[in-house]
Parts: sequence; C-alpha cells; structure tokens
Amino acid sequence: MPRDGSTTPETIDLAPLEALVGFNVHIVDLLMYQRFYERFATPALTPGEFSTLLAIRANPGIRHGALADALLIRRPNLTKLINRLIAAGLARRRRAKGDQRTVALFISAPGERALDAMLAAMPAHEASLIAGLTAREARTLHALLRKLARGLRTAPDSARH
Amino acid sequence: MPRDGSTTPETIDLAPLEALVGFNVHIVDLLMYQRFYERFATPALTPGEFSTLLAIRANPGIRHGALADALLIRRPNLTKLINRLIAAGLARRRRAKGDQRTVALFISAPGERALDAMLAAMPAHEASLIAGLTAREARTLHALLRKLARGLRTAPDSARH
DNA sequence: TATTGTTATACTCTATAACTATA
DNA sequence: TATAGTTATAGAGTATAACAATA
Repeated sequence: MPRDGSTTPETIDLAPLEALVGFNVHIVDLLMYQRFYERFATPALTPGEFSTLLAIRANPGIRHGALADALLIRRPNLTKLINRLIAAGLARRRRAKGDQRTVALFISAPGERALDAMLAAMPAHEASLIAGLTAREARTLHALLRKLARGLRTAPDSARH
Repeated sequence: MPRDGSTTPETIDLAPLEALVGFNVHIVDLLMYQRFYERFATPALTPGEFSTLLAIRANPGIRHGALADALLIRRPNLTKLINRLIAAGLARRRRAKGDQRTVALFISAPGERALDAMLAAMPAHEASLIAGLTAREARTLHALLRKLARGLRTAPDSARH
C-alpha cells in the first residue's frame, strides 16, 4: 500500500455497484460457490451435479427437456452433465413408456447415498452461509429470493429463446 | 407432453432445491444475467465490463490488484478485461507515482459517456428485475443481500488463496 | 413438418503457473 | 526474496447449429 498521498485508494468505494441489486446477487452467488467448493471438496459433486441429482430424485422419470428448463441449463449441456452422473453410477437413463423420443431419468442407489451424505452436511453449510444474518432476516431473505425467482421466471420479456 | 399416466411429471417439484439459499441465489443470478443481456444488447458492455468500468470511475487511480479483489476476479482475468476496455477506448492505464510496479486505472471521456448511457437505463432495468416484489420487499431484499455479501466476504473460512 | 435428445464445436469465463520489472 | 501485473495455457461452463430417431 502506498505510503504517500497518491490517488490510489486502498479502501475501495463500491457504493455505485452495491446500489444495483444484480451486482449484490452476483457477488453473493460467487461467494456461495466458493463456500460450496470449500466444504464439499474434490471427490464430491459440483453444485450443478448436486442440484441435478436432487431434482432427479424429487422427480423420478423426469425428461431431459423438462429438467433443463427447470434448472436453466441448455439441453446439450445437461446431456453432458447427466453423462457424468451416469458414468459415476449415480443416475440412470431409461426409455420412456409413451413417447419413444424421450428419456426418463432416475437416481440410483449409490446416487441416493451420495446425495444423503451431502444433505447431511447441508444444514451446517447453509447456517454458515447466512451466519451474518439473524434467523429472522435469513427467513425473510429466503422467502424474498424465492418470490423474486418466481417473478423472473414467469416475466413478460423473458422471451428466452 | 405425455397423455398417458406415465411417471414423467410435467409440473416439476423443485422444493428440495428451493429449500437451499444457494440455489435460489444462483437461479436469480442467472435470470438477472439474461435480463441484462436482453436490455443492453450486443454493442454494449458485458455485466463484468460494466461493473469494472463503474468501479474504476468511482475509484480513479485504483490498482489492478485492489480492483480484482473487490470484484472477485483473478488478476490475470482482470488484465484481459481491462485490455478490452482500453482497446474500446473506455479506460486508460497509467504508471503510478510511487510504486513503479503498480498501474493506476482511469476512465476516459468515452467511457464516461458509455457508462452514463447505461446508467440512464438502469432505473427502469432494476425496476423490471424486482417487478415481482413490493417496494418495501425490494428494499428489504437489497439491504439483506448487501449485509449477506459483507458477511461472506469477511468470513472466517474464506481462506481464499 | 415438428420435437427430443445427442453430437460437434466454438466462445466465454475462470484458474494456475511462470515470467518481468520493480521493490 | 517478495510483490504487481502480465503472459501463456488449460480447464469449466455455456452457446448455437446440425443430426438421428420418433412423433
């Protein structure tokens, strides 16, 4: 740090950025990703793989397309992600009964165990994420984020290709 | 959509995911990024370039390292981003007065104009992002996100390399 | 002819290590 | 010897277009 009176500020003013909701959301997202990787170290699932596997368990037999839409992942990218899960023995693909074009996705027994192991650590993880907030603030934030997500998903100009 | 009684749910249950703060933050971040690109179409700045330029204007003469830390960008990646801003004539690099290793960053006149043009559209943009919330809810969310970001930045296990 | 999932591919973002020039 | 910024490079993540199978 400069010992002279130069213009270089070491205490940075981020006020104009913090005034924008999107910036705060993004910073929080980045920091939470960091925390996820710190806690669930190398051998485990990435946030995307974890979310996908959890969604498959909650919706056995779900199609690729429906899952991709729900998780905001493009179909080609989801295919690769699912391939990784299957290669790891955590999920299974099965041809659907009716429409022969579609594929039904299921979690496997090892997938269940992997998920349960991570979910066991999740309460402590979540608690550490919101450690800076009171319990009441955390509940409020959570509810507002869900409401915001719902609103943004169903928004008018969401002319998502 | 299947017309039989197959197990494929078209109404997806995301409850186990929405119960996790991190998932909601990530979804909101993704959706807000989409909105940003929809509004500030191709010729304009990316969210990262916009944030960086705004931070430079608020902190004239800031060093690369300090800026990278504030925006959670690695130094090599920030160098490339700044190179793009400079190539576009929006920012300038200048050798600092004291420590000859450091570089001081400044916004240019065209940079000011580009920023002002985007900032002029920002109130409407922000309003559309939080359209699903009441004014009071939006204020609460904003305050909680900022508090959360502060807490996560200064956290104990943020042994960020 | 349209749709589901896949393949191929490119582009961005990000991450690490090594280099330079200053300190 | 350590630090600031850069370069080089590789690895994720994500985007679009085109294809095969089925509707």
